[in-house]
Amino acid sequence: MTRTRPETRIQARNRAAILEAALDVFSAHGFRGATLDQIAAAANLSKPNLLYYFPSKDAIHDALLAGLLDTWLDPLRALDPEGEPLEELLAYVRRKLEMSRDLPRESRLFANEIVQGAPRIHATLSSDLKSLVDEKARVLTGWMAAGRIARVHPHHLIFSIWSLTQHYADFDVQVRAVLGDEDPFDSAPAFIETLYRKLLSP
Amino acid sequence: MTRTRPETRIQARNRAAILEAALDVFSAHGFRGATLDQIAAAANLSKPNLLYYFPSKDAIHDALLAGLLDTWLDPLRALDPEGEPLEELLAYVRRKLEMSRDLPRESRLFANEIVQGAPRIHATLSSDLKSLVDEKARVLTGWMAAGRIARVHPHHLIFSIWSLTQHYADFDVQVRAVLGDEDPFDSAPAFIETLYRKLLSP
DNA sequence: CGTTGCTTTGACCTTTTGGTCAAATCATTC
DNA sequence: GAATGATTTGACCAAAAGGTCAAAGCAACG
Repeated sequence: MTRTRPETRIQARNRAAILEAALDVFSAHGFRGATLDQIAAAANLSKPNLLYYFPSKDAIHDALLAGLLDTWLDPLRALDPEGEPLEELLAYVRRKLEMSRDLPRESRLFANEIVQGAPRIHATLSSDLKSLVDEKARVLTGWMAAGRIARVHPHHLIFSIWSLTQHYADFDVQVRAVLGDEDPFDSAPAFIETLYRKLLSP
Repeated sequence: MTRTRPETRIQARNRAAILEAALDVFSAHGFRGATLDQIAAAANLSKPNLLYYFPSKDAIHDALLAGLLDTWLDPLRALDPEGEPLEELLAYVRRKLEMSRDLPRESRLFANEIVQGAPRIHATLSSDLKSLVDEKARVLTGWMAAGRIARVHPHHLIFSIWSLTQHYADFDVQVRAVLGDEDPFDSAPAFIETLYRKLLSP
């Protein structure tokens, strides 16, 4: 029986600082490209101190990914089968685009992980993610069968939303290099909304 | 005056083997995640032998990126201002999707680079890439002004093609985890073609 | 205000990794 | 087939990086 002591104020503050710093560093350099020294420096802690709060580099990364996956899928979970189809989908798209704008580091953390073959979350993808997407794909199929939105491949429809919205976070430098001064988030929402209105009008 | 000796057969073979091996390793693990030992092993060479052909890890990576950037942008260059607008755009989309299917490692090499802020090719993006995209955006704008395709933001239109097509290479594991047995490249082309037909019909 | 347990750190260890070098081997050409 | 230059390698090096540990510093509570 190990007694679980309550978390002290210092622990709460330092753990939060570490995760914040780690998100910065991991999202910018990938898992292998990030170093404990960088993370410790960004969190204003010494390296041994950092390792007092998390047992290893992997543990920090895992904690981040686990905590984020839920947040990341919330917008899709919120897609309401009882709602007005087109509005539900546009709301989902909007929410995803807001996340790309407001949480780009989180998006890039996932992008790094997935591009490199998702070594750490492959199992989660094939179980949790797949079943969530399958469930929502059935909702979409129902809407299509009822003639409430146009008939398209439901899974690819979802992929298209992911790719179009996350592109603005993951490929931010490229987008901005091409766009120059124009802020992508000024013009992207209208473009993407138009796209889905045209695609999905029955 | 340094005399440039012609490349021997052995040199040609080994340099090619190294670049092939490096593409494998860099695209799978990112720059920092790849090691010279891995690349050397994949190329069937000893590490010092590898460094006889390329002076450093950076040099190998640079050689890959430089060689690939051109290939990567060829489909966009091929967009013909004199062609039939919708057909030109659909051909571009098709070509990009084929590249995702046939050259996924190349796509992931770029994805790794860009997600991490494009430290090595930032300058190229803001000069060469930007001017190519701007040029083609003007072509699109012309087509829109002439009423030959629907009016949408031309840059975002191009971004959408990049993101929709490259998603199938860069996020391959995720797509396959969600799709199960279905091959994404069986169903994606039809979905994407439909999408652009609906978006762009005047 | 001293004890207890939480927190922090300097010093250190080991492994990994990019890179060097001199010597050996191999190919080619005269 | 000897000489010349291209190719290959084992041994080695220094720096970076993940991680350990014992001791010191602090906070809080009785």
